Amino acid sequence: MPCSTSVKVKDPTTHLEIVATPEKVFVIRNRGKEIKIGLFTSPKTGLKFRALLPPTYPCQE
DNA sequence: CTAATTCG
DNA sequence: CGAATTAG
Repeated sequence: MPCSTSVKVKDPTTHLEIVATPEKVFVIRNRGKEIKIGLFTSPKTGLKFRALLPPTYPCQE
């Protein structure tokens, strides 16, 4: 449980908009650009997918 | 293309 | 090992 902030993302599998917490959050900084990626799981298929989180996702602690 | 990470 | 994810 790295974060407990709910994020509203769209499931590419169901095309449904869900509000959930990312199971894992990685910050990818490439060439000085940092983007946050959240790993979610589709509640229907159980398929895991990644989505872009806001640059300042409330998950410092 | 490159970065980080996880799942299949 | 490859896919996927975003940005420039």
